Order: sequence, then structure tokens, then C-alpha cells
Amino acid sequence: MDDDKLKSSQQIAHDMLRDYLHARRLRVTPERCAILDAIFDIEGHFTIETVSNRLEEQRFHVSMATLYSSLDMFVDVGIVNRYYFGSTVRYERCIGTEPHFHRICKECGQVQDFRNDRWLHTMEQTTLRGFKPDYYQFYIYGTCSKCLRRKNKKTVKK
Amino acid sequence: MDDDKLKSSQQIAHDMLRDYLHARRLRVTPERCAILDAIFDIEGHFTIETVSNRLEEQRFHVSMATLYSSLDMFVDVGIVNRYYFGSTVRYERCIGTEPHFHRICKECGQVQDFRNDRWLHTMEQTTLRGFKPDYYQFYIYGTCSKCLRRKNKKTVKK
DNA sequence: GTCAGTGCAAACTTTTTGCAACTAC
DNA sequence: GTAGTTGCAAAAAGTTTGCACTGAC
Repeated sequence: MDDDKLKSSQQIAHDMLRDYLHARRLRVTPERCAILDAIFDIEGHFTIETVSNRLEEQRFHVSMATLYSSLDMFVDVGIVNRYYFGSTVRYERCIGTEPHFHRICKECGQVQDFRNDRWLHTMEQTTLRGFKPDYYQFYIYGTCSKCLRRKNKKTVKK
Repeated sequence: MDDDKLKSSQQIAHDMLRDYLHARRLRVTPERCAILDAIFDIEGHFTIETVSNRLEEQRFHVSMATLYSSLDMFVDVGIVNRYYFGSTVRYERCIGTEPHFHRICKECGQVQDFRNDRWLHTMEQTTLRGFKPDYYQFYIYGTCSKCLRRKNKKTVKK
């Protein structure tokens, strides 16, 4: 994504947050704004720790309690998605990003995004009785090409 | 599933485990067998705690360390799947069960299984370059019918 | 001025690790 | 007998909570 697009989606996210807060008589605090900006500084998936580190680099200290509550809120606002593809929770910005899926290497833990139009199409056509869907998550677990090569080099033990 | 089918898939799982262990010169211990049997006593998803409780009921004490290492192994053998649809890790037997997906209610946390042939078909036709897939996981997050009704009764706050 | 928001530290939950004793082979 | 396995307890990792102080409105 180019810089202009990133900037405008960042603006959209700030507007969404502001509207959300106003509607609930909650407050626009420097911490919430800084966390939101930090998120737009990060490419791809991140954990709470990633955000914390990024903010510390900028000499803007925010407590873990605030980080957790803010990320919860951002999920509710619809600015980030929360993922669970490992023991630690991960997040990803969903404003200004294309819909995509994830493939996870069981060997090295690496997560790659991938797009697949057939999947998107199938998703759109899915209807569910007695359930109001908000969002979909699709994961493929397996072995990435790097780990495959590494394993093939070794004598086949398994 | 009827009892005969359950029993035969339990036998298959025991055979898989035994072969896995023998191939690696690892040992068939009473703990591993008991854990495996406990898993076949459980219907649907479970956590490590569920397994522990089930074993305690049967007066068969197994330490958490052993439970964690055994479940890791069973995932590797291909007897159970590991799921992450919330902050705690869940498992599900995958021997003697039909392939299916999960929908998760964001309100009450309930997880429902569902089958969808269109999805299965799409999965089977998916090919991936540079990645060897082992298994797929597909989640739909949203609101279940019970929680929808409950929310509609209240004055709409959000 | 009020009450939501924050930082801090303690508590809690889940999972991992180190080590001595045990046991499957 | 040997080396893999177990239980226990301590430690680690991730997340939540309580409370006094602060600051957005």
C-alpha cells in the first residue's frame, strides 16, 4: 500500500474511534491516539508486546493495562481483528487492508498472508441459519517451503 | 456415532500411537494409553483441564506436564486437532469424526460445529505453491441465535 | 468539578522447565 | 541396565484486576 492510502485509512480509523468514543461519552485520550498511530506504523500482524515496544521506541510509555483495554476497544470499533493462531493472541489492522487468509508453518511458526478469490467467493455465498456472522477466519496449518527444504536435508526420521 | 464405530476408531488411534512410538523407539506407557482412552470418552471439544478432570474421576492421576506433552504428541500423531478459538487452547479428536468447521459466538463464547459441503469442496480444490498443508481451520465469529434474541430484548445501546 | 482513564503492582491462569525418582524395554 | 518418562514444584508467560491518582470534558 502506498503512503497516501495508508494515511487516509489512518484518518478513517481515527474518525471511527472518535465517533465510537463520543457516542458512548468516553474520552479521547493521548494514550488511545498514540496506540492507534502505533498500529498504523506496524506492517502485518502484531501482538500487544509489539505495540508496547513500538511506543517505547517513541518514548511514549503506556501501561499494559491500558494497552489491553485499548486493543479490546479497537476490536469492538472494527479497526483491528483479533487472531488466535498460537498461544499468544495476535492482532491485525483491518482498515486499509485487503481481505485475506493465513497459512501457518507448524515448524517455524511463521504466518503468511494469502489471497484466494475462490475462497472469498465461497465465503460471500455462505448463508447461515440462526447465526449472524461478523467475520470469518481461515487458517491453513502446514509446513512452509523453507522448513520443507530443511527437513528433507536431514535423514527422514518421522 | 454409534458405539461400534467409536470403539473401532479408538482402536485405530491406539494402533497409530503404538506405531508412532515404536518407529521412534519411544515407550508405550500406562499414562499415554489412559490419556488416549480419556479423550475417546469426551464428546466434542475439550481442554487439557477437561482431560485431567476426566482422568481424576477415574482415579487415574496424571501430572499436567505429562498431559501437555502427551497432547502435543497426539497432535503430531494426527489423533487430535489443536484449536485456538479463544485465549485457551482447545483440542478435538479427529479420528472417527467428520470434517467440519466452527462458528463461535462472540457474546457467550459458545462453539458450534457445522458442516458445509461447498466449503469442503473448495478446500479440496485448493492448491498452494510453496506450502505443504496438513489441515485447515475455518472459523466464523458472530452472534448465536440465543444471544441475538437476548440483545434484541434490551434497548439498543451499541 | 466530575467521572472516565491511567499506571502500577499484585494476582491469576495457563503453560513450560528442571530434576530426582521411576519403569518400559 | 539404560534411557525415556513421570510427578512435583518452581518459573515463565500472558492477561486481568484493584486502587489511588490524574486529566478530558
